[in-house]
Amino acid sequence: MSLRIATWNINSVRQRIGHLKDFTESHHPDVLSLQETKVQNSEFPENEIKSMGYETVLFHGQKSYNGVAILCKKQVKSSNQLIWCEKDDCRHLSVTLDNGVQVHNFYVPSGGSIPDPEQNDKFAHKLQFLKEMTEWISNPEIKNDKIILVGDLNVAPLENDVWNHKKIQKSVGHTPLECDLMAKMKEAGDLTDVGRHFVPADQPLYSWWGYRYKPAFAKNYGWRLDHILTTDILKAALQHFEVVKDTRGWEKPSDHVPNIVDLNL
DNA sequence: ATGACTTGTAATACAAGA
Repeated sequence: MSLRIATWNINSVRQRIGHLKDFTESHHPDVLSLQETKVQNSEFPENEIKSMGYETVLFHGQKSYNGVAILCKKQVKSSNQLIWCEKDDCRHLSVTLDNGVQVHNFYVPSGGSIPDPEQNDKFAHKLQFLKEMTEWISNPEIKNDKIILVGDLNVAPLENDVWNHKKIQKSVGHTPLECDLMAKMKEAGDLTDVGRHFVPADQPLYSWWGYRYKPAFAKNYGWRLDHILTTDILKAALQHFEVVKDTRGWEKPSDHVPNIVDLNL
């Protein structure tokens, strides 16, 4: 039984509803996790998405910022939202599928611009969030669960996850401190980095190209901020991985592009 | 020179992204 899971920071689900339709029609994910939906639940375009063939449409959003959603072609067993850093700021949503697979969708705080937790509360929040994720995935009770952790983790952990490692090391998202926390999280959960399972670490792999510097995409000045990680029990089921870079070239694109994994269960 | 943009909110800037 093949299962296609995708994750996409869509940067406003309402602005990108047409892109969402185009992407789902061309790539037909069974489960699609979205981040930065930027809409409160009462305004979420639920019916429009259901008409795209998603029977289960779950969302956890707030006004203006953040917000996550999970779209599933079929019904699911259950869903859940967890609180991180004692704030319910709509950064996590999970589903348990009928086959027992759990998809956990995260939007990790970006962390502001100054990479110093003393000077920058947003960076402190990001570090704390990553630490809490590590504690959560370390729980021995979930060690043998079939977990797919996806989302915009806002960290590009490896040298070839950014277009210029030396230059970017001092920037939030690629500091040694953040890269180390990501490595610890992977180790703690015995997680497989699906992107790097399929694309060797000596090759560049990106999922985000900034808006501010216009030629960033053309010059391939990218970062890999979006991730798919699985617990070890799912490693043998991994079949295919893909970054849908095309979407960054669409009209009025999100600055992030979708990541896709296929599993054979 | 990752700046120079984009979004949502609310009222012509501002906060936030990363």
